[in-house]
Amino acid sequence: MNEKESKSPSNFIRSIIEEDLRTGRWEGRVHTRFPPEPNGFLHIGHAKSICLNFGIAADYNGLCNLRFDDTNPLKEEQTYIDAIMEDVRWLGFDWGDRLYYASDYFEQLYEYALKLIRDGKAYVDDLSAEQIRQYRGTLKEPGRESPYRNRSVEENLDLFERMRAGEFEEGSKVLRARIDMAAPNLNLRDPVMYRVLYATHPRTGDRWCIYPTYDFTHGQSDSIEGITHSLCTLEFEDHRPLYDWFLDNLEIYHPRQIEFARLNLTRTVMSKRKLLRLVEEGHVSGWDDPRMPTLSGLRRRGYTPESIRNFCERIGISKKDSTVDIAFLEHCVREDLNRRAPRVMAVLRPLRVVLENYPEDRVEELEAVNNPEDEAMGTRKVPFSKVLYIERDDFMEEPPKKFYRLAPGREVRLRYAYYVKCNDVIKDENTGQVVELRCTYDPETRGGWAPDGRKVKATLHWVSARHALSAEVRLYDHLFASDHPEEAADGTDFGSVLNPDSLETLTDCKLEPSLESAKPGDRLQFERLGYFCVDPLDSRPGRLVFNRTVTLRDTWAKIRKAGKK
RNA sequence: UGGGGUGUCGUCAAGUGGUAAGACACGGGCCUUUGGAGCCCGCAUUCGGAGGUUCGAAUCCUCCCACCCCAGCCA
Repeated sequence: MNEKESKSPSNFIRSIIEEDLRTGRWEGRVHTRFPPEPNGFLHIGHAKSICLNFGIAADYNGLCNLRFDDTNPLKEEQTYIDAIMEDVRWLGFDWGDRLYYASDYFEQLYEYALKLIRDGKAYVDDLSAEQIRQYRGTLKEPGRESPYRNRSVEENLDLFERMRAGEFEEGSKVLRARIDMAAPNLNLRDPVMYRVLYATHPRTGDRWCIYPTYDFTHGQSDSIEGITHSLCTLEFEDHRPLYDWFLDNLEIYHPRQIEFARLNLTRTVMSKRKLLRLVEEGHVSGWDDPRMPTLSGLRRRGYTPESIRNFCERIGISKKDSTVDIAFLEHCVREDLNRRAPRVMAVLRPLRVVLENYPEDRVEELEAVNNPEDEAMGTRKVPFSKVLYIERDDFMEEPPKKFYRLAPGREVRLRYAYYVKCNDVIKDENTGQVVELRCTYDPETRGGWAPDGRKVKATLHWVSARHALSAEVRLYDHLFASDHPEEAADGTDFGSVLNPDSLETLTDCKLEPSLESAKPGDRLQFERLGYFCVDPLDSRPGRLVFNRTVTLRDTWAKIRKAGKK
């Protein structure tokens, strides 16, 4: 346990649990749950909660349930249920045989409601939604009691049973808890427990036409499952008195609700409503667009589950509203991929290079290291020949001070190959664009070392033209240009805050031939460029498509940017 | 005086009366066949503010200030 403790940073929830363990509050048990509503896809904010709940269960020898909070058939769908399970599994967590649905408890919940009615603690109200709102009062003024508040137990029982039987129209009646219309906490002003909804539920079909609200469902579901610590986000803090009230008045097992701050990330939005809008308004290709902060989007982008878990572990848990710099998430994938991703050479924006002194038909197989961080990953052979492609960005006709790549008259190293020197620049007659470089290579420098000890300032990646594979590469960047789009996007059009360059598609990229066998989902480092993965959906043999997960740290880009200021 | 929360480095975040961890970001250096990776150094005399208690306070008390959440038959 000590190792695990040092791995998971201390936080106030763990302190509470350790205190509970010390005092024997739950007979030494720790039992959590992850309770998503199946009305959308999981995002990195959910990952924080998943890692918290499953992580705590694992560290304290406890259990964590997966429970769908499916009490609103108007918004919930089976496709979301399926996607959520896939995402939780992909993240690396296992709920064993403890897959539950709040809808499994509908009958029990109904019984609970009956008890409250019998005890005079719940009543059927005929007020309309609009009237209930008016009767609720305001933040500063108390509410008024409904004229139906004092119906007899018998009448309430009869009405509630008939609500279930489908005798009343949608919206015509609700079941309410009889608490206190003058409570300063609005949640206690006779909250609605049941509403009439003639909707088909993804799991219970048309068996029910009354559905319990979140407040009347969540705590009791926790209770039924024997949850010890019910972890949720800050906005439910005001609901805790109600959570406690139902459990106390039902006189059933009473878990402890603890609230923590949800995750916000710079340059992205996290609310399901806004994510849905991005999808519906076509700003992205879907919930799994690689620019989305959804788990399916991050997966398609090439993020590893390990890096996301590590990120969630390291951002910590607190009650403070906070926004984590997305650079930290990116740091976490780089760190992981640096150790695991095989290196490979790919030229994204090809510039033709002809080695004038290299024999026409000669081909050499040069040895390249697969991962300098892991010798066990071995080496491979890369073909080299007279005509090559290098990156357009690696050549400048008039290089500025700190640019030390290729330029006229300059010598650089081609990785794992030879030193080459640029003699001539060939341009398009009409456009003036550089179309080809005429270079010479030094046969003495095979492998990249000069026997005379002569040094070279840059090493470039390259691909042999004759052997090159063509591919499409999608360069992804932050979806939003602003650090805090959540605020900017409120009420306005996304247009003003979206990053117009969040996706750049390159269709004529050149790859070394070893990539022939790349499989969907494979993650690689394109040397000097970044980490890329084979798109799981669009890539096919002979028509490869890669997604850029994240760039490498780019010192040159930083120098360039600083120079422009 | 509606109620409930939160305020420690640019951003996260430890710290629970004994004299401010760590990470990211940023800046500088070393090293380098990825301007990658790695390594080293720097980066809060101060904890929203003001008082007070104490030998000693980010931690306790008082007052103040700022920000977030709540008036769905959403969760």
